Amino acid sequence: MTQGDTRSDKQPRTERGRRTLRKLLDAAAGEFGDHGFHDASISAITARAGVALGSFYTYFDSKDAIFRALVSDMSDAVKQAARAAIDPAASALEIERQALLGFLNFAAEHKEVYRIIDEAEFVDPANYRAHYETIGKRITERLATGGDKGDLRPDLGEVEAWAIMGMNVFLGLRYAIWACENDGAAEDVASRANSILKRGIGRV
Amino acid sequence: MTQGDTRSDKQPRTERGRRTLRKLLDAAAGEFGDHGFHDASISAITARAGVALGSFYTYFDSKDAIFRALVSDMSDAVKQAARAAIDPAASALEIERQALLGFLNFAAEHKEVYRIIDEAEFVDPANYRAHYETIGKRITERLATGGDKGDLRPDLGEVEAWAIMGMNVFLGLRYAIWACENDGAAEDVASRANSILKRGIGRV
Amino acid sequence: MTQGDTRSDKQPRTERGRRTLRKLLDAAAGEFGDHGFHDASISAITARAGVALGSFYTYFDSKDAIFRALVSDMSDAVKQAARAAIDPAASALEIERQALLGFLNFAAEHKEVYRIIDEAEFVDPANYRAHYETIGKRITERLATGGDKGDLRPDLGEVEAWAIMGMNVFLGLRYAIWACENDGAAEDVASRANSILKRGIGRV
Amino acid sequence: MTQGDTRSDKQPRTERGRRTLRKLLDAAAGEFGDHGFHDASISAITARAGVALGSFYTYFDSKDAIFRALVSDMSDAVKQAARAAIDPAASALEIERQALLGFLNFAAEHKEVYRIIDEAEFVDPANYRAHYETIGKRITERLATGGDKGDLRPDLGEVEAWAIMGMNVFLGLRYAIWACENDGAAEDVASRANSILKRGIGRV
DNA sequence: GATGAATGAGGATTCATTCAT
DNA sequence: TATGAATGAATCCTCATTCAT
Repeated sequence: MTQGDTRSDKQPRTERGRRTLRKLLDAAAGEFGDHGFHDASISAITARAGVALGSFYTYFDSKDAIFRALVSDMSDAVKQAARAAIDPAASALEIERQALLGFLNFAAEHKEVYRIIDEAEFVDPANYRAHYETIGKRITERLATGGDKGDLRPDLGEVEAWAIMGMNVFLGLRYAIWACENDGAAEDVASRANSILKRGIGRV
Repeated sequence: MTQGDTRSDKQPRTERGRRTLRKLLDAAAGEFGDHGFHDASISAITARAGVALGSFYTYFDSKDAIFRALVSDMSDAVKQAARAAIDPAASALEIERQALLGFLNFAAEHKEVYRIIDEAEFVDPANYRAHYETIGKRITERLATGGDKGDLRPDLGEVEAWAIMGMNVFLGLRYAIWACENDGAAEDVASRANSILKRGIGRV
Repeated sequence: MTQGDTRSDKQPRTERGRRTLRKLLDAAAGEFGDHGFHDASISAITARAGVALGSFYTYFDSKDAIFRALVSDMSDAVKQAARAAIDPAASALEIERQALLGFLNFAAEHKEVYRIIDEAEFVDPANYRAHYETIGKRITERLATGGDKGDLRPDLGEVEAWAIMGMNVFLGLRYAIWACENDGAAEDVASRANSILKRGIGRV
Repeated sequence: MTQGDTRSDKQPRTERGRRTLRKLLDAAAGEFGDHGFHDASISAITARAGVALGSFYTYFDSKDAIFRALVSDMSDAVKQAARAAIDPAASALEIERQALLGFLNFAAEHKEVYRIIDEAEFVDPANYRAHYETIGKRITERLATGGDKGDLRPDLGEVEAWAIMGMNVFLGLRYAIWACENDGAAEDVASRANSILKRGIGRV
């Protein structure tokens, strides 16, 4: 997790301070992920981080503030994971498949990220909305690029982007977060989803 | 909202009791919808319902209990809305279009339902999961039926069902809950989504 | 102490509630009087009142709120004590003597009142100012009445009223609150102060 | 404000140290004057002084300590202001008028001094009491001197001194600290108060 | 059934003070 | 001396739940 853009005015000025801040962010990710925002307590976070209770307020103004910082961080991390999974030279459909596969793998690895971003709908709605609108825009752009390249239909827009995003998020919920033994591999899930994009679901 | 099947163990025995119960459920839907589970208080619910604080516990064992009852109610309501929107005699693809359109219209009318079910992920995870698994199964069945009828590809399963469900939910979020002025009509959104199902997004 | 005009929206509706409210006010007067506003704690107040911590918030919104209520109460009590000590039929100078004597006796009996009102300068400045301005006006009126009756000079106004009020307050501080063994009786103090008003301090 | 006699045990040894100490005292006067003792924080004081938080404890043992140092300073300053306003060769009554006028002018110029000394009643009661007892003694002496000179009645003592002090303090509160547009000039206030001392308030 | 007062565990937050650099 | 991070006791306040009437 790298620190996001949303900075409080409480930047550490020493190396020691930077380490403490990082310990707090990591501990908070664990607590929020394990117990959710409301059942996580500052004292549990500081205990997990191994620092004194009061030290929390050296770096964050409130419980909300660290949650928001975390959502920003994780929102960035999700986007980077998707981007890192993509080969820009690939075809538009292949890019979508790679993006979904990257997301599935990332979600399986970082289940707490999924949970924290989801809970932002209630704790930090603005950031939650921004998260999905940003991703929605990015997919919209990819669709437009694919249309320009001739890979995709030329009339694709925001509606299609949100449809794809919803597909991806729910497949992540079902096959990464709630994964069970006899589920198919992430590759299979990504391929089947990609097949919808390629051919639809109508009879061949 | 009508009272669903998940009943607390505190059934009202008089007509007066039934009215109080109804007032509490409606008030709770409003409070949970407006403020979320944690920021809604029992006293706010009873105040909105116009009954005394203590009366709450005549009908529900706890704050969680009324939330769960509400989630059950609303889960049923969502499913009924989709079912009511469907013409069983239509083609499989048309049925999916109708289901999405029904959902979009329902969500726009009952935004608090969307919010409450979403928050169940954190407050009542079992119910949340059951809600989507039930819907997922129903869609899976529709896809199988469509395959049998020859309307759809014969190899569609749970993955495709969850992909469709995710599409629907996110289009509901974007175009019903977060609807803005210059968004297209629900019909347009449903048609574009249906077009993905019909043809995919590849070049014609 | 009777309850003042500054009412929160948390009026008790039962007799039991009225008793609890009274216990809290009395306990708060004791704690604020003994330890001052900042060193008094809600838990000490409720412990002294013999009620649970949470019960405090059934009747008051905050620590500030009960302090303000108390200041109002005590401000009223001080004014009533002065009024009760006065014989309206007496001469203007005699009335001033009686008012001071009444105040000295009241302050000696209720040292916590003196302290609480004084601390209001920092905790509830508006009420503090209102307290003294009200008393100042009342003295101004008495001086005007005395002037009309021919007992006093006709040119007395607010300045003289505040001068008299200051005299009284400081004599109360020195001879009621800080009283020590070999101080004269309250009657002597009141008489000597009255003598200033009657003749000034110039050589006879 | 100059540093008074009450020194903490932490004397600066360098010129730089002396400057830092001065900055802290000035900042503390501002913070305590603006927010009161309890709402002023060490970190606000050091921020205002432009020094690091930890530097505070190089010069003062505690928050109380700097407050006490300030009260001592200011108590001295008040007394010096009164003394400086007095012409010792004047008549006793004239001296009292000058003392009051000096105090009114000083209070108007240094409202924070008034507030800090007043709050000492709760934070540093010993110093508060000492402050007024010292002034009370000084006035008592002036009255005795006036009696000896034949300017004043020969039977004036502590009671009269405290009465005069109370007058002065309350006239300062009303016409210096709470001064408003249409109040008379300090000279008028001082003259009217002096007139009470000269003739009392009885009919001419 | 209805009422509303009483309860107290729980948690966020503050801030004076200490300490390592 | 100066710095600023670290500490943790202290306290206000919330609110789900219980209970007497």
